[in-house]
Amino acid sequence: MSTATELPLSPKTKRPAGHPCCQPVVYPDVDREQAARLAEIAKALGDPIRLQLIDVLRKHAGKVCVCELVPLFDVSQPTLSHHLKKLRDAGIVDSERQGLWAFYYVRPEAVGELAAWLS
Amino acid sequence: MSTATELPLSPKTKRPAGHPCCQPVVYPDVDREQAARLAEIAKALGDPIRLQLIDVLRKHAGKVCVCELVPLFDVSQPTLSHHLKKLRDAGIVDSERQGLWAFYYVRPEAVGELAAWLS
DNA sequence: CTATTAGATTGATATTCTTCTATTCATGTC
DNA sequence: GACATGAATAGAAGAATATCAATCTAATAG
Repeated sequence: MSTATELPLSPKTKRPAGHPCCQPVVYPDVDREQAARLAEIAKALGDPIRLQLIDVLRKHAGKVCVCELVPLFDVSQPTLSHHLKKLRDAGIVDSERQGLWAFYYVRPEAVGELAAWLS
Repeated sequence: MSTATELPLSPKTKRPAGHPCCQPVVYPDVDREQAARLAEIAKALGDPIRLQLIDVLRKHAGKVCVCELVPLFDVSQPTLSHHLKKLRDAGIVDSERQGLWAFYYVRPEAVGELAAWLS
């Protein structure tokens, strides 16, 4: 941030009175922690496949078997599994095992956090 | 997708009647294009700095000078410029030049797109 | 014209992400 | 027990990201 010449940097450019740069400063309303959490959720939704996954899971109120999700997308089973893990890590979905099958469902609170901030 | 043995894959595992995997298939409600657009917006919001930037810009209804934004974050000016560009590329903000200064403002439609889908 | 300033761009680096194949794990079936 | 199956994990390759220092551009001040 500091140059080699180390000026006192007082005068700077003269700004016209009433210039927005001279008006009271703006501050973020969400703190770093909240921002980090909200960004984590948004990031998890920031992939077309994951977004469609959430779309499917939300429309289908109950729990959906992974074996139904895999054929909906043009990616391999491990790749889809990876995406589901990302969503799980972000707290957006949770899963449940029943024998051989795994069922995923949306945790509405997480989606709600982001929705609340957006509105 | 296809193994070397190329089975007819008819029998598979016997699923109990009424098992979710045998129920009518679920489909995504948003098409690929919509999903790509929504994911693009979510991705742009998926960084703490960018999310806080949007927070500031939204709270401050008018246009905010970059010179006010830079000191709010612990990153260099080029880095912040990069984040602003990402938001601009995603259509979430737009900017306007006034002499030496650049002013950024939120495009509510873009944020609204995602908010609408989330609710 | 020269110096300064606000902001954008370039180029480099380290990290993270997406995707695949191959494998493992757990649970079924025979 | 031997084999099959659904899902998760490991490992690797390539693309994309975040960040910074340095530079460039356009506008203003003197």
